[in-house]
Amino acid sequence: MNKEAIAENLRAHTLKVTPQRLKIVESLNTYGHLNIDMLYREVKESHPNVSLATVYKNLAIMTQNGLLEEVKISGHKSVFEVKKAPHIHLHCSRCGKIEDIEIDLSYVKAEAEKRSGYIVSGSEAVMVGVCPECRHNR
Amino acid sequence: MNKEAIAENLRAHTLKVTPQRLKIVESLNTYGHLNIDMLYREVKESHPNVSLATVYKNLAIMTQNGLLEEVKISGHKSVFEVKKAPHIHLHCSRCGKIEDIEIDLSYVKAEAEKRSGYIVSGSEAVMVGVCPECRHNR
DNA sequence: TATTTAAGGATAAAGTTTATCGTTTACTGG
DNA sequence: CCAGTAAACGATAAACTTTATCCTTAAATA
Ligand SMILES: [Mn+2]
Ligand SMILES: [Mn+2]
Ligand SMILES: [Zn+2]
Ligand SMILES: [Zn+2]
Repeated sequence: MNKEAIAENLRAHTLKVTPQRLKIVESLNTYGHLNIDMLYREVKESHPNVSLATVYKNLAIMTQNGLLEEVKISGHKSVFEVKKAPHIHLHCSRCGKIEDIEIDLSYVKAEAEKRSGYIVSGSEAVMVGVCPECRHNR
Repeated sequence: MNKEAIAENLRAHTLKVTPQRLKIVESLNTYGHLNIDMLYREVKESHPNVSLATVYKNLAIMTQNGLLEEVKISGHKSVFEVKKAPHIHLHCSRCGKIEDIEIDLSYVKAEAEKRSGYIVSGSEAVMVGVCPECRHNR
């Protein structure tokens, strides 16, 4: 995804297009899921005197506006990602890697609604385990 | 669940039985899911000069030892609960309530393993929505 | 009941997040 | 383009959260 497409996405969410924001979204496009410290380091590479507060403020507003999503991972700092089609997460407990996988949870949702009386509007799921690479390297 | 059963549970996890720990587990038995502030307030009621550090230390050690579990809820502080059979969570976005529901995720797990090559050892899932009470009261 | 050691309380230190405020920059409309 | 406006930025203080330290207290053991 190129800069102009990212800028489009920012404008679509009524956010001004700034170099810092472009870099945040670019980094997320490249790496998938990053926490605040990783993002701060990323942005600093191209904008050495960016303020940490800027990264905080941008993650907050971009998450509120639905451009980004926060993913809470047990035992780690939250990571952020660009919002995309619903999916669940795989978390490798060895190397810490986080992967997306599209598995349909509508059965779980339907079952939860039926048995609880809730009306469910969203869901988050994380499966924890060991990735193939970590398994092979001992 | 009575005090002696809780004490048993603590001993089973090689933890000394202290009044502060009893109160923490009692409160969790009563209310289900509580965050650190709620637990601090709870323990203070019966032990007015408990230190916040004691609550932190106990939640950490009891979670490490597998007596408690931490549940990360989007947009809120983590809540803790007494470890029990695997289950998923329902979170009401109106009143904040958190409920347990036992829904089998083995299909999701199997599918994730098959398609990713991971070996999955655990999972966490939260369904967000509106509970029946909140729905009825407008 | 004495001994040992984990746990508690008080509080300092460290770490994280948010608020403030003056300056800069992106956008708008002429 | 350019000027005006509001949003965003950087710097930094303040607030808030969590962990570490250290001395005292109390639970377990025999
Ligand atoms: Mn993802
Ligand atoms: Mn639960
Ligand atoms: Zn791995
Ligand atoms: Zn509700």
